[in-house]
This record gives sequence, C-alpha cells and structure tokens, in this order.
Amino acid sequence: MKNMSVKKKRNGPIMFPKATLERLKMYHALLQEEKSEYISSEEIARKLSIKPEQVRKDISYLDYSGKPKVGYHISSLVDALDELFGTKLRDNIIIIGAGHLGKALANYKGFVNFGIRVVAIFDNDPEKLGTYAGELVVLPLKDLDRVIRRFNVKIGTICVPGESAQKTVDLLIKKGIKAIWNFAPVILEVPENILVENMDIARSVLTLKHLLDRTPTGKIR
Amino acid sequence: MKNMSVKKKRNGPIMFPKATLERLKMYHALLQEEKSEYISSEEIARKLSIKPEQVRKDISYLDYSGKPKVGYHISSLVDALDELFGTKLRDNIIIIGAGHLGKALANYKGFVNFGIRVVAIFDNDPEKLGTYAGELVVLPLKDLDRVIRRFNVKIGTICVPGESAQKTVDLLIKKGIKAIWNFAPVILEVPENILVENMDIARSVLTLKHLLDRTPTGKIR
DNA sequence: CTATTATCGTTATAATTTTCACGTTATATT
DNA sequence: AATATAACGTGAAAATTATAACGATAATAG
Repeated sequence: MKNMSVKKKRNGPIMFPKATLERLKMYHALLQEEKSEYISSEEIARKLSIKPEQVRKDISYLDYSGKPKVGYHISSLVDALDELFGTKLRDNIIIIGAGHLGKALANYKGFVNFGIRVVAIFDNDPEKLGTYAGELVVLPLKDLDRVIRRFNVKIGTICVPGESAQKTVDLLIKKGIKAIWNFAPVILEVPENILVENMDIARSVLTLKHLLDRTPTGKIR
Repeated sequence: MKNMSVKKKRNGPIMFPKATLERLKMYHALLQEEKSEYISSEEIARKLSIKPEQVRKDISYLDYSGKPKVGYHISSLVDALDELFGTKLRDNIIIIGAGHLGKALANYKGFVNFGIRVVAIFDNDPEKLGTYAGELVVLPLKDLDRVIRRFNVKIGTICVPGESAQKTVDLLIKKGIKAIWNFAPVILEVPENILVENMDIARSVLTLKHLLDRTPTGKIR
C-alpha cells in the first residue's frame, strides 16, 4: 500500500510470468502492424481474444503508462517493449546445421527487427561446406572458436538433426555459448547457467491436432 | 470426493491447461528418445528441470497409470501421449508460401512421426510456380479448392510474408480450412470457430534476448 | 510369506495468475 | 469552469496451477 507506484522499478530482476512474456510478445507483434497513434486495452484484447484487464495488467509490468480516456500511445509502447526484449541491442548469433531449416533461417530478412544478426552458419557435411546460405558461406565446425570470439556470439542456433543435437550443444557450450535456440526435436541437457529456448517446430502442430479432435469445428474427422 | 477415479474420464472434453499441454509435448519428445523400458517421474523431472510432482500431476490427466516402485512404462506412456495428440491419425496439411521456410517445411521428413502429411504447397509468384519443394510441385492458389476437397485438408500452414498473411487466411477459411498453423510474424483475426497456432519463429528469440539481459550468465554484454 | 521400500496417485495446501471492481485522470462538452 | 465520460491503474477477490504431504501398491529381499 505504501509506495504503490514503485512496483515496476528495477530493484532486482523482476520475474515476468512466462505467460505474461508470451502475451507481451504478441502485443509487440500486433502493435508493430498498427497504423493509428493510440490503441485501447479493449481493442488489443479483442484482437487477441483475451480480456482487457489482462492487457492492462501485463502492460503495468512495463516502464510505461497509457493515458486515461485515450489509450496507449502505440509507438511509445512499442519502445517500452523493445526495451524489455532488447531489440535495439544487437546480438550476433550463429546457426549450426545447414539443412533446409538452417538455410531458411540464414536467409530470413526480418531478424534485423529483433536486433539479431546471423554472422555464420556451420556444418560438417562436406557436401554443404562452401555452399551459400544467403550471404554466408557454410563453414566447418572447426571455425567455431574463431567466429564466437570475433563476433562475441552468445546465442547458438541448433538446426542439426536430433541425433547430433546434444553433442553439438555440448561443443557450443564448451566454446562459450550462453544461450541455445534449439530447433532440433529433442530435449537437451545443459548446465543450469545456460539458457535454452526450444522451437520444436513440427511438434507444435500437435496442439492443433489435439484441439481439432476436441472442438466442435474439427470433430468431423 | 465421491467418484474420485473418474476425473480423467471423457465426459465432456477435458480442458488441459496450456502449460500442461506444453509439458506433455516435452515428455513426448523426451520419451521418444529413451532407450530403457521404464522411467520415473523423478528422472523425467530432472531432465526437464521441473518437479517430479508436476510430472505426476500432468500424467494423471492421461488415460494411463505408472507402476509403484518401478515408474512409467515408456512405450505405453508414449502410446497414451500419441492418443492425446492424435499422432496415429493422419492429417493432410497444405503449405501456403513457397519461400525458404515453406520449402523447408515441405522437405521435412519428420512429420510422419506426428501424423502429418504435407499434400501440397502453394504460391502465386510466377517465379516459384512449377518449381519443386521436396516431392511437391508448387501450385497456384486457384488449385486450393480442389486440393482441400480431394485430401480433406483441415490445417493450413501460413508461410507467406506478414503483409499477405491475413488475406491468405481469409481465403483459406473461405475454402473450408479449420485450423491455421501460422508462421507469419503477425497476429491474425479469425472467426472463433477457427483454431490458430502461432509459430512466430524469429520472435521467439526475444525470450532469449530478454533473459540474457537479466541473468548473471548473460549480463556481460 | 511377511516386511521393507521405492514410486506412484491423490488430496490438501500454497502460490500464482487472472478477473473483477472501482478509484483516478485526461479529454471533451455545455 | 464545472461536469461528464472513457479508459487507465491497481488492490482485492476468485480461479487456476503448482507444490507438498502422505497413503496405497507393486516389487524385492529376507
């Protein structure tokens, strides 16, 4: 009750609930598309099929306030979200695995919007070595060390097959990588100071299959 | 208190908490890799950095029971999860957008493990029409209708750029698609009977960036 | 065959997250 | 200038989810 507006101050890292972070990413996606100057919690909520109170609560975690009677000033709110996610700071990342997915990621033009730059792509398959993925030549893993140091790479992207994912990760960690962006369809074991974000792309379709079987819409199988 | 073992019976669709479903998918991924015959909640928990009670609670939602003193019989538990996700039933899906990502998905060999078959890939870019993505020829969108009907397609995969995602989705829904697997980096508006699973691949790296800035590990930027 | 023990399943408790309800404030109106 | 109003911000209540505690049971050992 005392000191009620200080909740959002940075005294010790605030922990965002996982679900809140996910929603904040959705607001970020939504607002980047918006053309108008202001938007209300109600409109955001409607577009995301959630409740306006939820939106206001989520935004209250940020270092940003809306205006009564008007709503949220979109570009300022986007700035606050950019701050939260660090999209204005650039991180150099590397991709391991120059298969279809690795190359697709290497070719993706949108990373710049998230403060990401792909500085190298690696593979040990002789067939792939020296071929191009976008602007980048596929390098052998023996160059890892050099690249990680030269570009101060913290994030490693795993696009190798499941079978080789764990040993690739072990290697990356040995070389100093701090965070793993994992596209392989396996669970990785890492030391607790290493971050892992799993992006098991294909498996994500199971949510749809599950729901299709259980909602009136999909019931007609 | 009365009728305590009926909780998991199918009387009206049970709603799984979103977080539980996500963990169940992780168990599925983990168990598929396991070589042994049995596994304990404790071991699952350790590998996923969660609590054993959580694992047992999650599994209690399933139509499956472990054995005291022994643990879970892995292949039976995988069966129960397969049942939950419908991986044994085949769904035919289509991909719209034959860019790098669309083609990478079309080439992905692992879908069979999830009961998914990609039956067609579409694009309206004349450059891409007629080119190949894996076994599939890229088709023009005018063939949508025919393909959806012929293969009874319920799931449409959006791999077009953000700008054209919404109108692509509108079209798919008009043609009878019931679920959208969205890889475009935008929020889609759909009628409430349509399912959407967002896979905003690039944006997912923001979680890592956010955490890197806030954990001892990553603090050295 | 009985006792012991490891591990599950489940109820009870605690923690977290969401929703509600309402007070506050900036803008618009008379 | 005072009043009305729309939308935010937030503390409190409700709902949900996670954790803990413990009783039940199957395997094992003696």
